[in-house]
Amino acid sequence: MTVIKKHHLLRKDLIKHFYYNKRLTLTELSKLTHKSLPLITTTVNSLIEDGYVMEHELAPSTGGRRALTFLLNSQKQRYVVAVAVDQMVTQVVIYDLLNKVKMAPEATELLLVNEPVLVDKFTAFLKDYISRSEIPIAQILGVGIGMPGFVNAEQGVNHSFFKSTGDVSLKKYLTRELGVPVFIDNDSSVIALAELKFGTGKNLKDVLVVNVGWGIGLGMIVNGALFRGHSGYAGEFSHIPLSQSNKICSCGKRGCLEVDTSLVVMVERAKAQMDTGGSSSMELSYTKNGDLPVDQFLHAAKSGDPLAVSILSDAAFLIGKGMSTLIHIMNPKLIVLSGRGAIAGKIFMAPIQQAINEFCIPWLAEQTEIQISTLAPEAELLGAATLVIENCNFN
Amino acid sequence: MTVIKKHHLLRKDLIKHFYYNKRLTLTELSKLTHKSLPLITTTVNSLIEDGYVMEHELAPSTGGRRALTFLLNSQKQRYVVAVAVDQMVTQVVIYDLLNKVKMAPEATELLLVNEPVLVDKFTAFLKDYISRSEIPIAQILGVGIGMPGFVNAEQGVNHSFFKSTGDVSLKKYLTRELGVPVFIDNDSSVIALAELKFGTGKNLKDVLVVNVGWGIGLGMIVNGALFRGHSGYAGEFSHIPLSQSNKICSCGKRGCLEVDTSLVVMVERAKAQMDTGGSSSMELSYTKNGDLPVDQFLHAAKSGDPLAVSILSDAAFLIGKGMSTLIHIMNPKLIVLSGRGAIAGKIFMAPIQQAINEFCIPWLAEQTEIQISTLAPEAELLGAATLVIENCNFN
DNA sequence: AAATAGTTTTTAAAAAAAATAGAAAGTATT
DNA sequence: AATACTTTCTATTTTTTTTAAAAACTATTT
Repeated sequence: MTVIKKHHLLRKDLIKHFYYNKRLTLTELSKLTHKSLPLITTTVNSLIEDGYVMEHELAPSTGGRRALTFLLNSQKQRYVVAVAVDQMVTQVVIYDLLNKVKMAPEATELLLVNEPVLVDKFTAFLKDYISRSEIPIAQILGVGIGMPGFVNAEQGVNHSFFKSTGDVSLKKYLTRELGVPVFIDNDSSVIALAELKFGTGKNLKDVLVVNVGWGIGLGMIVNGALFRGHSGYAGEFSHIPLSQSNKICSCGKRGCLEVDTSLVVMVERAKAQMDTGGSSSMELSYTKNGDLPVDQFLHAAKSGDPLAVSILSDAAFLIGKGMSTLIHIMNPKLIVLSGRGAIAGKIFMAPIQQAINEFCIPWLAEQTEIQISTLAPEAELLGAATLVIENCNFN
Repeated sequence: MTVIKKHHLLRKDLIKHFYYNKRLTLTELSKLTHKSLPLITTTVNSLIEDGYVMEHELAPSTGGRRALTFLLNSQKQRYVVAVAVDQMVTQVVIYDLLNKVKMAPEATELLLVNEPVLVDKFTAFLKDYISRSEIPIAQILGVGIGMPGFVNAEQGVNHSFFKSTGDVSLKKYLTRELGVPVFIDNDSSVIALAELKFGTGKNLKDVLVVNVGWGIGLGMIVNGALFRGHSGYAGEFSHIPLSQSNKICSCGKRGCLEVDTSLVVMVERAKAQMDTGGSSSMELSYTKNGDLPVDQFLHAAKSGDPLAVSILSDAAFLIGKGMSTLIHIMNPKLIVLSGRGAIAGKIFMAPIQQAINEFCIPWLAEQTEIQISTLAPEAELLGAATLVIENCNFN
């Protein structure tokens, strides 16, 4: 039987604040949690007793008595397993509570197709990784997983992939198999969480995170928290009717943003143009390997390869058109461009800005900032870890 | 100097709950406010002492001891002035706390153009109406105003109209002139508030309200509260790039929803088609008066006039396309079609549904209900009154 | 360089609110 | 009619917040 400690909720809250802010004073914690100082004091003391928190040093002077700072105690060995799934590759890493890498990240090729073996392969990969880490199960707070598809985080199901778990939800199935609490969410939501807690969106209330990857995703932060809509599927950005193109999308409709802006499409186009004689710095590697990895395409664009830049600019313009819609409807403080595509960085900015100039009411456009993620390659793993911190019970 | 009573915030909260729910028991209030029963008991008693609340009767049995119900005391004469401004006409009414009409509604023609006299005329109209009501100023809790334009409710300014109030905000200016607290907000937001508190959206968390009027507006309810975006201008639905039409919108862009779906455009089209020989039940009145009032057009559509129905259906289809975008991004529980246009009722439904079938991922479309407002003609006035209740200080 | 005024944190005491337990009032069943 | 069961209402205890006071530190002035 699990014993629930006194002030259990507040304890969780305090640990979270330490996780996001590193070092904090009692006064800061009181303000962050909207709880009184005496209560904070006793609760922090109980956390110190349990080894979760330790006294650190005096805060720099602000004119009066210097406050004591506290931080999470790395001696208390607690870890989170973070998993980032995409259409082709699944990555995993183990962090400690200070977000230091405890076990080096590993990846496996795992094509997201709906066959029963997918779940088995996925589970086996995680089981093996965790067991090789040699971390005692009791020290693992949970496994956080970001994955594409229609994910309902609360119910713990993915309506698009990993469906073959019998009559239990994916979350329950994995929790049982791995022996640790598992939390799943949509990849874009998880990335948005990372941007909110550690990235450009830190401490902001209304932030939208556009995830450029195999598809185009959207993670929404509304009133300072992840927004999922009434049944959990908000942010289905990639299938809004926008493009004039006549190509049919995988969803069966025409005009979807995804058809013209996902990385898959961009790479396809780059290959097609090289096939028909377009010259590019990517040519050599392409003809040699017969394939063109996404990262190579993105780096080519970043270093100014005209072919890659042109393809990426076209996509970026459409993304900008989509962002215009978002700006009109949501009036966000900030839109962050994140996900794998963000590696190409600034190349995106000019065409996006151009589209916004064309499609946005200037008055509204002024109210929203657009930025490229600084977290980008790591964002999904970081967000997956955050998912655990947000939901696990510290013991 | 104003004396602030003990439990001032809780008292306000309780009065609001009574306003929205008519009769309530102590237990219900405790649950609604997340406050303890003893605290609720003493606070309700203080409200009874002040004459705001009265004991009513025993609630119907639920198996145990029957609870006492309480409700607002109509003896305590407190009133709200509700104002609904649109592009051409401004309406005003005075309600009591039970939303009974205290002074019959009146309207005046007031074209929204930006000239200094507009504010003067508007102020004079309200002053005159209020003074003729012969209600003592102290009994008026406030004036709530819903108006088109880029309204920042917090700052109390409208960036589109009523700008000539010198260096004070419109809200402050009117408060000073009328001698009672004034609260302003965007018309669509105010309608959404009405739908949330009294209409189809009652007790729901994620509701979008599409306001079909001179333009197309959007009021958003997110997490059970009005959502305004980070700087107050969320829901600028009518200027998202959607339509293929090449007509230039008043905002200077092409493809705006508003260009093809506002009531102005619909009426214009009806007139044009009659001019070129289209037959319609509206013909007689049109040729006689040389003009076609909106309401007549809407009623013609409602009663099946083919010309009106056809024009309205075309607009409704585009509105449905816009709603598809909203469904993808927001995943709302409910979309309410409200505003003046809602008078035409069911005529909208079929084309909207058709557009949703065409542009929405079926899986997502299933999660959102679409309904026609039942409050429609009164929604804006009711919402304007609600604005006062939400923000005023009961004294 | 010591004294003092001004900050801010921390601890202690008082006040307020919530949680708990018990009494009262009603319903349904035997 | 009596008993068992619900639910509301009231009183008591516990928890939490508010307020006040003390402690720790900085900066300025004499």
